[in-house]
Amino acid sequence: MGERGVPRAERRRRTEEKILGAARTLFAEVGFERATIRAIARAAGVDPALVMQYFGTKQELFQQAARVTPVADGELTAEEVVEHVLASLSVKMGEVPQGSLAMMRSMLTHPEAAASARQVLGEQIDRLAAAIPAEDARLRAALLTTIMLGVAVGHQLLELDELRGVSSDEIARLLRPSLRALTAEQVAGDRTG
Amino acid sequence: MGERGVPRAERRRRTEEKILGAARTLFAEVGFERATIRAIARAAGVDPALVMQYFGTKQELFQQAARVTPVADGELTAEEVVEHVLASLSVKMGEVPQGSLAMMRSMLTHPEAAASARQVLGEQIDRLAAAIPAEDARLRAALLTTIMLGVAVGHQLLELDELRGVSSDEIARLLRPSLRALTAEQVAGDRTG
DNA sequence: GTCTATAAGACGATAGAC
DNA sequence: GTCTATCGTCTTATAGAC
Repeated sequence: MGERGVPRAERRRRTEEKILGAARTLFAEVGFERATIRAIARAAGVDPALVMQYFGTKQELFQQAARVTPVADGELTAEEVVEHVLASLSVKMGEVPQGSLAMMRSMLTHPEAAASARQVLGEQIDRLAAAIPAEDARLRAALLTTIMLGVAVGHQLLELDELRGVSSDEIARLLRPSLRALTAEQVAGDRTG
Repeated sequence: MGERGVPRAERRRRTEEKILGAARTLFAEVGFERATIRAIARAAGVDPALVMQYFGTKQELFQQAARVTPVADGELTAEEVVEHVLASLSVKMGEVPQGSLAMMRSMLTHPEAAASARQVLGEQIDRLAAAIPAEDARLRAALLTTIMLGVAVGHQLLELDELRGVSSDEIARLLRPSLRALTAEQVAGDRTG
């Protein structure tokens, strides 16, 4: 076709990227087990054997496709934590990185994806805990993280009717007080009983 | 063995229950695709062909194993909703029905499980929305539901370190203000900007 | 009624032609 | 470098022996 003059290394890179894109899409849509090498190759418009040639094994292809880019950030105050978590929701709601979706889709059934999810979530918990002024900061950070995970699962993967077409801003607005309740310092003597 | 005198219908029922128990356990542990008929039969101590003889297809076995028993309840006030949701968490944290776990484990990768999950979650959203005095009650109910889903996933399925060994009471205590924030009537003029 | 044997097909992965 | 052909292994499901 019109690909003359393109260096081989560049062509190879483009083909790899095309395969990775198809892999991300399919892993995100149906998960690790149901996304077959054959279907990924078909979606990418290449030969199935080429996929194996490039990536070795299906697991390695998954690792590269579902690689999640961690958002490094410095130290935050408790209030900034809430806004930061909500912003990450906005990212998740709008243009979700398909690699993250691929990992989330497979995390309950594919052991490697589960391990990867535990690591990513654990890192987020660490960052949040560092900014929460409470003795049980890690537990609170874990609940914050699972809350956002649940909302993302319900919206992006299960596609619940009630969350379809709702703007991330509105969800953020409704969720903000709930998140603040978890990051705010507890008043002594709050217990009833 | 010592089973003489037991009517055939009764023996059949016991074998079915043994198979269903093994199916629930395996579906909950590894999900629909990775839980094979062979492994389920092995765990139940029966022949794989017997499982097919009794249940017809793997999908039908899954449907019976992952059937979730809906907790019917009457009308509640907004405050009762919070306690009710938290109580369902206690149920989920302590002795979780394995059928529910089986459905949750497979809901992201098995289409039938996803449909079942949408229905169960939708029914809970309906019940909660009826008790929330707000215009956007359904959206708030959906967020409440996904929050609990996320906590259950993080604790029961991903087994996050930070949630291991934490009593459901403590989680409920930390989560209560967050849930109240979603069910409480919003003060007019709360918007900033 | 229960199990043996096998059908029928999909999969990941590999070897070798071009 | 890319594709054809196929291997070996797994699966669900079925047919028939006992």
